[in-house]
Amino acid sequence: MTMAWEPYDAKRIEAKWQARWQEQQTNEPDLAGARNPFYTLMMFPYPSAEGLHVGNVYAFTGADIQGRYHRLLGHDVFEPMGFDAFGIHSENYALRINTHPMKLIPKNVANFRRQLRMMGLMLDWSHEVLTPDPKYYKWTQWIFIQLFKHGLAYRKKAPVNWCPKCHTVISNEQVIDGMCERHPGTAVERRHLEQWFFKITAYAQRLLDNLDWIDWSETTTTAQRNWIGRSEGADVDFPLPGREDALRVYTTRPDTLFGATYMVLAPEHPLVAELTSPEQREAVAAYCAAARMMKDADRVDEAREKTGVFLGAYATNPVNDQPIPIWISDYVLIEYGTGAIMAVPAHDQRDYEFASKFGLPIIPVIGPTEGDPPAGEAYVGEGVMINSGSYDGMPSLDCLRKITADLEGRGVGKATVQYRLRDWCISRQRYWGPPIPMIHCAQCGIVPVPEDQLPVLLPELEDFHPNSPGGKPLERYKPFYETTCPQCAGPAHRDADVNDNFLDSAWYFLRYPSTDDDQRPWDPERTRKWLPVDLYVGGNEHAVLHLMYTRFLCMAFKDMGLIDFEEPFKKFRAHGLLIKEGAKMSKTHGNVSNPDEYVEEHGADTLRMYLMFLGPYAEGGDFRDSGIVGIRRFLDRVHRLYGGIPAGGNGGPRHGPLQKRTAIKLHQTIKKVGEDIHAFSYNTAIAALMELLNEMRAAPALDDFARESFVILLAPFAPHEAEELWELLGHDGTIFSARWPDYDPALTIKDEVEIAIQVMGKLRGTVTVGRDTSKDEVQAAALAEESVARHLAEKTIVKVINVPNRLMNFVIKP
RNA sequence: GCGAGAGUGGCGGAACUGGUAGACGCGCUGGAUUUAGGAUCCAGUGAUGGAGACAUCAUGGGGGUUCGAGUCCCCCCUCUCGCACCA
Repeated sequence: MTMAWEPYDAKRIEAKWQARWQEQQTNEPDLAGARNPFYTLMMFPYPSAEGLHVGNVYAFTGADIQGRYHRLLGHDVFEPMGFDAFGIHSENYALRINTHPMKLIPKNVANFRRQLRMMGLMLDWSHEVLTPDPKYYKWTQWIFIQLFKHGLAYRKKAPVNWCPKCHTVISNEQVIDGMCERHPGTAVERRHLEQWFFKITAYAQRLLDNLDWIDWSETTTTAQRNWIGRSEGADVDFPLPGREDALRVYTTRPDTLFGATYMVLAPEHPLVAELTSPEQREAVAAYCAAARMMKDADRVDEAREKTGVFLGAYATNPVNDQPIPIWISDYVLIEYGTGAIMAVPAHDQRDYEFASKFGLPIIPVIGPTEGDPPAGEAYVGEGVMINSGSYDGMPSLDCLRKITADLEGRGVGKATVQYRLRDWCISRQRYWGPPIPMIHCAQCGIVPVPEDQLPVLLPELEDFHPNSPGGKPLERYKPFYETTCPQCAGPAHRDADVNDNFLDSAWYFLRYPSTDDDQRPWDPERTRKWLPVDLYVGGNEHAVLHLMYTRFLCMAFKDMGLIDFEEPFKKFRAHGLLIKEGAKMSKTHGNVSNPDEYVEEHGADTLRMYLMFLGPYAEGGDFRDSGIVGIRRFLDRVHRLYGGIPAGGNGGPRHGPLQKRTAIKLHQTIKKVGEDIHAFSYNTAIAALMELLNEMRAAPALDDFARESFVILLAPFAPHEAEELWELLGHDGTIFSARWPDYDPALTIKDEVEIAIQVMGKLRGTVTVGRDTSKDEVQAAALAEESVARHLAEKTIVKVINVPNRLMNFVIKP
């Protein structure tokens, strides 16, 4: 031994190893020369003024364990970190404390770096990414231009979600129950603005299809499937008497076509004005105006009673030539399908409510196969066709296809697929983000900024308040706003919007390996070597936002020939949420804990292990202070064991060959910890380490393999202490150059097994026999047990169930 | 309403393809050691009855399948998360 043992002092040990890792660049793989690359990614944080909280530490530690484990398996692990410091979070905070965000960032980032180092994460700080750095957002803007050039960025005037507190447009995903995600209690308004959109809908089917093969948490892929919301149905044309054109609707239930008793258009539907009869004009105009002004929150409230107005016009049902009245109502959405529906009140609950209120006919066209249709509501199930002309008597499921085919044959309908997914609104009428790199010219229209002029620098404005007089922040600042057209050199102005913060974070993982390259967003060779990301770990709150946008961009890049893969993350695992005091740990609940105090008291290794011990990583855990001492005691005991300090009365294990039972426990644990890490089952892996420690402490002797293996198994969880003990065992250099121990399968099974003996399914005793003892011998041993024999006395044994090496059950009768 | 997940001791949580429910840890109880300790070590700890060995009851509730159910099936209740008039 080269080093004297001292009592466990987390502070000393952790400072020592953090300094050594930094000095020796232990965590910086050779990106160009690595032979066995493994890219571990964790969702980079927004560097808030409050600093890292325990929830972040939970997320990062779970990812770090994977990185460290893979390193011990022999991979070159790249585990980078960065900061997502653009966006409304930062801007609103800056406004609140009246300080420019640019001034806040260095301090906040420095604090985050300090805390991340403190937690002993295996981060490679030589490849940090900072989204508001012009060296980074230059390429964010470049990406915007590439999408524009490939027809994937376009402008449209659209009803958008406007948060009066954020003073900007927010995405559908950021609207929660009609309220702003960031301002609970603030209703989102509907405004109509010219906005930039990315055509994510063009990739809807591919985004859906790939979910079948990517190795992601099922909770996440399910959320994405629901969000994409593919539905199969038919477009059907309803002729409009006296007009050339027809009213097109989308329906998933062509089998109910004979039951369509009225039509409903969205108030925004373009045909509304043309179809309205003179008598109804006033009422219709009033209804449309009201709908237009209405907040989404109200419009979307399902509990609200249905409203609507008759247009005074009729369409013709293409299957039976019946005239059916056309109404408008805000329960029909202009954004989905064709913005018009055929209403079948007998078989759709919404239509049923509407028809009941306005006295419209309700005609059942499908009868349930058995029983009666429910009274007072729509029957939405399948059944047998009725009131449907020649289709009567057929199963409704068959008619779904048949009626569509018949309509198709007559040229009045066709099978179609709809998606719920909407295009991604990119524009933000704010300050703190990358300016959208577009120029508006009266002569040439919209012209992208030439790529050699990137980045379009965000000017350092004193007044960046979103709603000061004179327009948007960037519009008010004329030296920025006023420019010349790159094509005609005439006067022009810059786009005064900045991009959505989700664009900044949609490609950061591509940048990490190439942060030293100023010529390209990513170095093709490095990218080929390191991407796609091997493992991404993050919260499911990003299941449909960040993770969908990232996948979309990746597909677009692949199609542009910029990269050669279309899914960014081979494996994604969602972690659970930390609960504290009965609520999820978050700033809104005011129950966040700062890791600093726990590290100060117990050390980072203890906090890391404690967080991982709380429960299954995918399900989160209940964070409370009371249990942390258990882990602290565990690490103390580990440390004492390696110092040769007696554990209780036995004087401590000496150096020597293992007893069989200790060897078995050791090999079982090597097997289990590896398997558990693979399954992200950290809590049970730690429990197994505790069991092994208890066994080793009680053992009379331990050999080198046992001592070294235990430290290596501990290393992913408590890296500082593992390094310290590794050194104490006489090794030079980092333990992370060591290899995960192999277990001997023969030593994972015991020679003797305890067999449960049941009588009629109730446990009456146990017998210990050699492994693979025959049924007869087990039975003999069981019958010899007094506690078993007593229950069998004077009974007839009907049957004996034998589960080898586990259990024997006697079935008896009196 | 739809989708996903979950209900197990005082607490956090274990339990492989159905096979000894409660691993591991916290807390608690008793003991050892100590000047003392909230340090360390040992033992015990699901509930009820019993001095006791033992018995009975126990995995949200109710049925069922099975030699055997926390695990499978049906019905119901509760909680968490996500989506929310998507035709």
